[in-house]
Amino acid sequence: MSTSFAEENYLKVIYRLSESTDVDISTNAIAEMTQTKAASVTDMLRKLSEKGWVNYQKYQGVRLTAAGEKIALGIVRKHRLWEVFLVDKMGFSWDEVHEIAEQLEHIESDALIEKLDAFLGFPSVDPHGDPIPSKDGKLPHVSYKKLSDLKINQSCVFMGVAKDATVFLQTLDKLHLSLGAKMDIKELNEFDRSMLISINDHLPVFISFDVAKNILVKY
Amino acid sequence: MSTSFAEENYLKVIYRLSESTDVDISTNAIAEMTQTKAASVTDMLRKLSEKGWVNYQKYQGVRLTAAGEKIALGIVRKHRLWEVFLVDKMGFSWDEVHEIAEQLEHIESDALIEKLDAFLGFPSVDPHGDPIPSKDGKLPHVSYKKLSDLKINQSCVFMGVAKDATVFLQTLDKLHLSLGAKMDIKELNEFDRSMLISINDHLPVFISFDVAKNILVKY
DNA sequence: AATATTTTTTAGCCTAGACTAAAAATATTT
DNA sequence: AAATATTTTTAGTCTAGGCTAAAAAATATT
Repeated sequence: MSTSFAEENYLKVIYRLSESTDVDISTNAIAEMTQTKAASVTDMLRKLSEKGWVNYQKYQGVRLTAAGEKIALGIVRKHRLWEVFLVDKMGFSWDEVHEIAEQLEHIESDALIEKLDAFLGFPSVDPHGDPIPSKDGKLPHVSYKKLSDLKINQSCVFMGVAKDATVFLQTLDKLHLSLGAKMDIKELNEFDRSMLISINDHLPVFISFDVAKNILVKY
Repeated sequence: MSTSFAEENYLKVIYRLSESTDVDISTNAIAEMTQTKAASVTDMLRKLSEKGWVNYQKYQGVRLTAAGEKIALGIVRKHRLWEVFLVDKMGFSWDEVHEIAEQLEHIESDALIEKLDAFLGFPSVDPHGDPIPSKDGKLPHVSYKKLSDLKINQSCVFMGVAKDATVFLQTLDKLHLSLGAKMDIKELNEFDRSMLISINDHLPVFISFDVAKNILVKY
């Protein structure tokens, strides 16, 4: 069964929302992500449910079926591979690629995406540190910590971001913070939960809680 | 003013049809190319006309305005650049790329297409020998001859194809005929207008009129 | 010149995917 | 537990872009 542009977007959004929670996804949450109205979402959920891609009970929220998740993972795979292409080959910076990848992710050609994967050297993560699903829909389960959860004097490595809004990514650029950077927590202000961090052993810089909670690290 | 997927396709098709004739393009010709019905085409022509992209008089056929041609050239530019990408970088053969490029040509990002152009080394023709419009909509006017118009003992160079149907391109592959090949006309059969041609000084091969009239050459 | 054929347009209908406004269900306060 | 607020669904509309069938115009044939 083939999927329309709109259906693919809904499945992808439901997948993205499900990543960060175990509870069913609400109509409103989807409406906000897709920039539509709740009534439109309800219509689409009924349709996706009829096609067997989501489990949907009126008023109870929605979650992907195995079939739906497979489709969603395919879209996410394409999105992330195209992002690698845009950054590594086209020379875009990581804050410029999301919108373009939103379009490219709907290009329909299995042959193309496999060739692209090879051309890029079979990358395992996209430019924001998000893992790239394999061809058969397996996703290496990475579980990074939020920078904001660490304690003073801890050391860690910058592995990804929890949000890819342009302004957020540009903030990180200003701090010269890029994937793989070493970070040492020098100071922690209890009042506003801001931090002083030394990046790659340079002079410490100030990082607000709002920024820190969207920075994913391992240690 | 922004253009929908469908509008872009119509403008591109009208452009392609206009390339090979000076007369206005008929509703039926467009319907055949877009795989739709004449009634649907009429609707769309009225819409394109209102937007100022075509000159359209009921029953009299249609032609692009300067504004419409500019949009069409933009789509053609993207289509042909993506075809170069698919062949040169992804390793597709020239008969596999048309359908994928039909999708990629609608990706909307000026920055991307300029970066892609540079990445490909600013190619002037696509894998079928068709010229690539420049960023500002200039198209190097190439005027090649059809192989079928040549005389016996003439020599020429294979520069492009007048049709990019998969089966046709695969036929050329079987003859080991690729862009830039030298061709010598050894025999001409008046009855069915077929030819015997030596390609790059190899043993002569048989070429039917149907094939020869779609092969573009210079001499 | 009249008739027949082909092409194009009109009129009316359909589906996908959005919307608004009102109704119904669920959740939260008091 | 009742009242209020919030969320979600229903009902009815709208637009883009298709479709069919019938009408009208253009073209071809006798």
